[in-house]
Amino acid sequence: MNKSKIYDNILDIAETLIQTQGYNAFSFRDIARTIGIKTSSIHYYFPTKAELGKAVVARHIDTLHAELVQVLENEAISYKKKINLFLNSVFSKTYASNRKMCLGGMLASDVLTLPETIQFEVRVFFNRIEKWLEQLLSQGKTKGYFHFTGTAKREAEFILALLEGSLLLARLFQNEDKLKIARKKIESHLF
Amino acid sequence: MNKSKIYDNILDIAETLIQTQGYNAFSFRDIARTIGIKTSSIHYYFPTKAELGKAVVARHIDTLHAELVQVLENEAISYKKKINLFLNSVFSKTYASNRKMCLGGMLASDVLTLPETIQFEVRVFFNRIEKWLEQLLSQGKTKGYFHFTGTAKREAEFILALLEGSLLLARLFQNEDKLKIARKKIESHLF
DNA sequence: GTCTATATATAGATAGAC
DNA sequence: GTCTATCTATATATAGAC
Repeated sequence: MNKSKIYDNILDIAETLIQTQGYNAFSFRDIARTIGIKTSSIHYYFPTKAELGKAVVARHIDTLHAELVQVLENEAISYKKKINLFLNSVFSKTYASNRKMCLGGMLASDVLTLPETIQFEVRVFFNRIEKWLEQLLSQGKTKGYFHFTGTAKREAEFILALLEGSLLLARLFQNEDKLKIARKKIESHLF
Repeated sequence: MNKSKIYDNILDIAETLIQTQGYNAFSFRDIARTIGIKTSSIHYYFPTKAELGKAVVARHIDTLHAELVQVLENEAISYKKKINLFLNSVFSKTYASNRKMCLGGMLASDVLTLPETIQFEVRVFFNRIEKWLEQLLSQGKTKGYFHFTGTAKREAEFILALLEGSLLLARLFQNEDKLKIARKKIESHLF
């Protein structure tokens, strides 16, 4: 059911804060100030920071995954286009807006300081994406659209790692060219 | 001159804490407790956290850079070996010990919350490494040892991004295989 | 150079009035 | 459901005794 507008609002702001500043740098205060409520009101919706964090990642996974599954299943979309849609989701969409890092990548760097429940979700995040990508690569290779060497799993791992690193450095230098370079490298690997 | 044993000790511990937990998750208290002194004693050596952080990165850059320059200039080392030594410095050495992330990579993810002086140092860190790598790749290509397409600069950017992403994910999943995959990818690009 | 004591700000969290 | 008030812990930082 509808979990109220404020509930979603809190999640939205928390998500943005994690993507820009990281888990340890954001506070209930930041969120409260932005919405115009008190921190105790946030505790009404999310008893602890750990639960808020977990909810942010869980929602993010669901949204992204639903999006990706639709792309994979749509036979009207070419394989080249599918890869491009994927890169857009994880890439330009996050970075282009306000120097956001990938949510999973940000939390991966905070991993040793995260509550275990959130650590778990972060791994789910990457497992899901990797699995999806592996499937796409595998299918595309069988059908003759992709031409990489090695397993689809390895290729998926490679692409994900390159993606995360490129986002990190593009953001640091505020240089979108670094994203383009990664994109081209990935494409030159597959086509 | 010798800046005293405690001075270095503080830097060592701060460096490790940043590489494992990030800039915002470490405190003077953590360091004080580890060494067995009071936080006010740390302020004697480093008036502010920003100055401590800056000193950590500056020292790290100097050490790593000196190491890399020696490798580049030593004509007794093959180009293949030079690349391997580089990957060892930035890679296995950091990760293998206690799930450390690359210092620069960790601070890159914290970048929007860092004091400007540290932001600046982080960019110096990557500029230095990239420049060094670009030189190595360029020389090696001219001499016929490397066979990549495109500019040495682009190739250096690619390698660095892949490196950072691989470290991040290898650490998250405590899976060193992810480092090996990146290594092989890089080698297959160059040889 | 290291300590105690303290200042000030902020964190996450809870109780209970409205 | 949102507030005020409060708790406890922790953060960075400074003053000044020893």
